[in-house]
Amino acid sequence: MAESGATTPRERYRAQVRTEIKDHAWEQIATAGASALSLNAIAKRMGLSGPALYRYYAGRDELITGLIKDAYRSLADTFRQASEASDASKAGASSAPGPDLTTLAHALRGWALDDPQRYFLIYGTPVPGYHAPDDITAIAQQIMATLLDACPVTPPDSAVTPLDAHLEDHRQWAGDHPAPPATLRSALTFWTRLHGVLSLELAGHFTGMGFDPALLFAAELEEFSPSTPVGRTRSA
Amino acid sequence: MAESGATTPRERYRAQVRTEIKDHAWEQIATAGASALSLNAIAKRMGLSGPALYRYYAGRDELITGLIKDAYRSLADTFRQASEASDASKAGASSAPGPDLTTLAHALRGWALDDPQRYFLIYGTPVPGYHAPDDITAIAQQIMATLLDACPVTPPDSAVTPLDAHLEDHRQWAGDHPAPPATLRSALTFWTRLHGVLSLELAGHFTGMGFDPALLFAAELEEFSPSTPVGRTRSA
DNA sequence: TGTACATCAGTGAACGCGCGTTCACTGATGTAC
DNA sequence: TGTACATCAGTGAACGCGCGTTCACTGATGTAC
Repeated sequence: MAESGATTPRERYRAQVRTEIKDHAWEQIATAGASALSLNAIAKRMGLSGPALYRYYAGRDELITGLIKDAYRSLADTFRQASEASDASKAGASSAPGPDLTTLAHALRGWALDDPQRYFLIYGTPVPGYHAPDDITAIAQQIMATLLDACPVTPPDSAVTPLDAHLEDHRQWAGDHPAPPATLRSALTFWTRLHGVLSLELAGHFTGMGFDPALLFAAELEEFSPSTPVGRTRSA
Repeated sequence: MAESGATTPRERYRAQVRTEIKDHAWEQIATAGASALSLNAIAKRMGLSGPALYRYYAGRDELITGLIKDAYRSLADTFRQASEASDASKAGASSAPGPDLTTLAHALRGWALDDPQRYFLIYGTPVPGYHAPDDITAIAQQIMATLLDACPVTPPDSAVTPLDAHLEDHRQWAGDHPAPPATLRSALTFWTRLHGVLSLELAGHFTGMGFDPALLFAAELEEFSPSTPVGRTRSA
C-alpha cells in the first residue's frame, strides 16, 4: 500500500500486483519465517511463472527490504493512530494532556501478536550481513517521537542521572525531539522493557512456564503509568 | 565438550570429531546466521566429503538441536561460575549473603557479546515449526534457579501484587524454587528487562543512535541493586 | 474510426548452484584367537 | 607374535530438489496519427 498516486490503468495494475506479491510474501513469512521466503514459491502461489516477478521487484533482497519498510510504517501508523485516538477520547476534561502510555503499549502488543514474524522482521535476529537503508531510520525516529509525545514531561522519578546526560548529547535518535532528558530516558526504557517481555512472549519462551504473559506485560507497564506511584501499592 | 566418559581411542576420536564439527558450525553461524548452517559447507571446511558427517550426526536438525543444547549449557555454566565466584569473593564480611545480581548481569552481557548469534540461537526469532526438546527445559530451569539464588529475599519494593500470586501458582518454571513470590517476580523482571536492552543492542538497534548501550544496560541493572534505593539518587 | 506502432506483462527454457540425504563400496583400525 | 575377522571412518557417485536469476520470445494493452 501507499505506493503513491497511481493514475493510469497500467500503473494501478502494477501497484495492485506489487501488493499482491507482498501479501503472499507475508503469508509465507508468517508460516515459515523470513529466511524461508522464496520468489519462486510466491509466483507459484499466484499462478505465475517464476521470472514474472522480476517485472515488479529487482530481486529477493529488494522485496525483503520493501517488507521491512512496510512493517516499520505499519507500526508507526498503529502507534500514531492509537496516540490520536487516546488523545481525542480525553479531550473533555480528564487528567494529563496528550495520549497515555498504556494505550500505546497495548497498541504495540496487539500489533505484535497480530503477526509475530512481522515483529521479528524488525526487532528479531539480524542477519549478519544486512544493513537497513537510511529511510528506515527516519520511520524509527518517527516512532520514537510518537512515544516521546506520550511520555509525561515529568516522569515518576525525575532525578537526572549520568545516563540522562549521555542521552541528552545524542537526541538525534528521536529526531531531536525537545523533551527533557529524564523523558528521553523514560521513553527509551519503556521501549526496551516492553520489548523484553514481548519478544520473549512471541518467541514462546513463556509457554513452558504456564503463566499468562499478559500479566507480566501489564506489570511492566504499570511502572510507567502516572496514575499509580512507582512502588506498587496493591496487595493480595 | 562434556560428551561424557570416553574411554577407547575410537570413542575419544568420535568425540573429538563431533566437537570439531560443532566448532565449525558455530563459526559458520557467527558469520552468516543459523539459517545459513549447512552440513556440506562444514564438511568442506574440515576437508571431508559431505556424507562423512552422517557418521556423527543423523542430519542437520540433530546438529542444530545439539548446538542449542550446548548454548543453554554454556549459559548455565557461565551463570553458575559467576555466581560461585561472587559468592566466594564476599566470604569475608561484606553485605548480603549469596552472589549479587550485578555480577550475574555482567556475566550475562559478556556471554552474549562474546557470540551474539549464540545468544540469538536461544532467545532470538523462533522458526515457526521448531519445538525445543524437553531436556532443554531442565537447563532453563537451572538458569532460573541460579538467578533466584542471587535475588535478595526481600526485594526493594516488596508488596505482593496480583502477578505475584499468579507466579506463585506456577513456580514450576524455576524448578519449584522455594523463594517468596516477590522474589519470583523480581527474578523474572530481571530476566525480561536485561533481555530487552541486550537483544536490542546485539541486534544493532542502538548503533544508529550513537549512544553507549553499556550505560543503558547499567541503568536497568541499577534498579535491582540492593545497595542503591529504587529511585536513583545521583544527579548531574 | 481505423490503422501502425510502441510498450510492457508474462512465458518457457536454460544456467549454475548448493542443499540434504542414500547407497554401495574401499581401506584403515581395532579385536580375538 | 602372527593371522583372520569384524568394526567402522570416509569416499564418490547419484538422486531429487528448489533456489535466484538471465534471456529471447509471444501476445495483449495502450498510444499516436
